[in-house]
Order: sequence, then structure tokens, then C-alpha cells
Amino acid sequence: MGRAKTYDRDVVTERAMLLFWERGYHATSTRDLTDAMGVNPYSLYAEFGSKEALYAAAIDRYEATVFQGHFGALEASGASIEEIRAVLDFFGDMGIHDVDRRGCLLCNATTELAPSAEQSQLLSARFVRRLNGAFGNALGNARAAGRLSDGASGDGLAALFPSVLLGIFVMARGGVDGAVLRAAADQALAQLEAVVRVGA
Amino acid sequence: MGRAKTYDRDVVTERAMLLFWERGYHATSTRDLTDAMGVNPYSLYAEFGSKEALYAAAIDRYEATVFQGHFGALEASGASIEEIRAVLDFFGDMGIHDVDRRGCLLCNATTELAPSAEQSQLLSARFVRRLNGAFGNALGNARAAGRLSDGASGDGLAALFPSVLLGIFVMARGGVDGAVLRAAADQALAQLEAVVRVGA
DNA sequence: ATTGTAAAAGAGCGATCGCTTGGATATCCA
DNA sequence: TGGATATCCAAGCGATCGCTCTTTTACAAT
Repeated sequence: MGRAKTYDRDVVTERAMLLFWERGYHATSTRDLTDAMGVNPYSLYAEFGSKEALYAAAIDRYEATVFQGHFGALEASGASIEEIRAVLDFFGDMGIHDVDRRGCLLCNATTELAPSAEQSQLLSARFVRRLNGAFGNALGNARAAGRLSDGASGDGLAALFPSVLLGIFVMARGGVDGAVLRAAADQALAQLEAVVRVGA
Repeated sequence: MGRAKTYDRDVVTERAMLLFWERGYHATSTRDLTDAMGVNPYSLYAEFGSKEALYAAAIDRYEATVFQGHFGALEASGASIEEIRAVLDFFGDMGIHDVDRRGCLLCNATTELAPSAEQSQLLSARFVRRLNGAFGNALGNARAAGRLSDGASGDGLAALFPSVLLGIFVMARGGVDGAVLRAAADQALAQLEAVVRVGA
């Protein structure tokens, strides 16, 4: 039935994702993409249809792999305080981990393409809603387990933490001193401990 | 002495700033700029030198006018709790104010151009440092006036608030539901009230 | 081995990019 | 008012943009 493809869709999508992540949408040319993906222009358009569709595929892959890897634990049925601590602590060290200053692809995509594509609004809203829901789930579990102090609902923190993380993503991409990111994360962690019942 | 200019540098820089703010750097063509500025290509390059230099001029104007207008009060010698409340409350309504979803130009510039221009790192670092210093100034004044509770230094909040605001900027540009922005700002305000001595 | 078929390869499409140039025009000084 | 001079204006520069075509090549089914 004809010649077989010499590339793997997942592999080349991953490479495109990394390039978009590093440079952004407009600053990445199709020539850059074909070079990095090891695929010819014809194959790129036969496989994905357009640069914009390739970008969407890269975004989808990012959410299914990177985002899921970072926040999936918060969405689990057993997620609680420990998972929140781990996530906030991890991104407190983003200045160390993210040495090449890629930040977060979803955050970068939101700020670069917000006004033009109406679907990007859906993307951003879904992205933030998922972050919000992830923290809300973990905090809700903690509350149900009686691990939060009486007055605290956790809803406020479920709104605060995503915003803090977005700020950390921006600062990481901007090359801000890692100590500033660490301080922001530590303060968020302190707010968390303030509502956790002692000894729970 | 030759013909006089038919445009005002401040006026055309303002127009360029608004266009960059709305669309970003790469998505704004020089044709778009000359149209919006009401200036010919020759005049644009005679006045600014390059698209990149015009962008820098727009950034400078943004910091001197918009950013200064929003955060200048926090940097004043008399700034205290009231100024912090006002700023956080204002951006809690950013979903209402920023109907055309421009977000923050400095935040957008940080995420779009971070990896390419090394000077953008300086820009982002300066931008965040100024935000940090502004909140630190107001919190320091409040502490010196004995308005913070004994244990609280305010340093943690001076790191937290800029991060929360950056998150709000991203969400506003992404078209996220205004209630989410409001909730993040309210929680930040709650953290502030938690360290303010009652009746002070 | 032969043949049908789909992918690889690379030249190149029209359009637009940032930017420049030459002649027309308007303003300032003497 | 008469040059001198700097700005305006439109046309268009080479380069690159996203994308497509034709030819060549290699795999799969017979």
C-alpha cells in the first residue's frame, strides 16, 4: 500500500512542542520546525495541515504530558495536603530547573495569542479552570478528612495558588532571580500551613 | 531649517504602544504600525530606527505612564496598607476593566520575547524587582508605623503579591472568567488583613 | 519480481516581512 | 520672497513568510 512513513507522529510532535515552547508561535518559522522535526514541508502539511494546527497538536501534547505530569497528582481522588506541598515546592525551584527559561507553554500561549484566536480564550479558560479544579480537589479532600482548621474552606487558596503559579511561570521565563520565585512559593506554602490543622 | 514634523513623538509612541500591547511584538507588522500611528515608513525609521527600537520606546512609555500610574502610589514615601488594598482591589476587577484583554504589556513582553533578547531578561528582572520593591516599601512603612502584627515581617507578602498580580495579568489576557481573578485578589487581600494589627 | 501507491525531497509559488530610496512638498531663515 | 533643508510620500528593495507543486524514491500487496 505504498511507502511507509519514516517518522513517528508523537516524536515529531514532541520536537515541535519543544520549539514552540522555547520560542513562541510567531517567532518559530515552518523552516525552523521542519529542521527540528526532521520532516519535510510536504510531510508536515500532510500530517498536520497547517502551522496553526501543528501548534494546536503541540499544545495538546503539552497538556497531556507535561501539564498532566505536574498537576495530575492533584487531581487524583486521594490527593491532599502533601500533593499541594510537593507542587508548590517544585515550582519554587523553577529558577533552578528551568535553566533555559521556557516557562510554561500554556501560559506563554495565553499571553502571546490571546486577542487573535478566539479558541485561545477557551484554551486559557480550560487551562486555568483545570488548575483551579486540581487545587480545589486536593483542598476539598483535605477538608473532608478533617485536616483543615474549622474556619478555613480552602476555596480561597484554590483560587490563589493557580495565580501564584502563573506568576512564577512568567518570572521563570523572564529570567527573574530564582530567589524571588522561591520566596513566592514559600509564602504560598505558608498560607497553606496556616489553614492546616496542627498534627493532621 | 527645513520642514517641521507633522506628528508628535509622544502621540505616535502611545499609538504604537497600544498596538503592541494588544497584539504583541511579532504579530504587529510595520504596516500595521504606520497605519495606526499615522506616520509613513520613512518617518518611523527616521524617528525610531527600527521596529525593535520602537518596541523599546513603547515599553519605556508603558512603564513611565501605565505602570507608574498603577504602582507609583506604592512607591511613595507615605505608602502603607491602604495603597496595597487599593492596588489589589483594582486588579481584582481587571476582568471588568480589561474588556479587550490586553493584560499587562510588560508581562506579555516577558513571555513572548524572553529567550531571544538578552535585554528582555534585564527588562523582566527590573520590572519584577520594581513590583517587589513597591510592595516592600508599603509593607515596610506599615511595619515601621506599628501596623503589622508582631510576628509578621511583610517580606513574604512582598514576594507573594507580585506573583499573584502576574497571574492575574495572564488570566485577564487569556479571557478567564473575571470571578476567578476576583477570588485570587480577594485571597491576597485576606492574607494582607491577616497580618494587619486590628484597629491599626 | 512486478506493479500500484504513498511518502520524501527540494525547488519555488504568491504574499508579506522589515526596511530603504528618489523625487515632491512644505517649512524655516535670511 | 528666495533658496536651503528636512520631512513626507509612494514605490519598491531583498529576504523570508506559510505553503504547494513535481519529481523521485521506497515500501506493500500480488
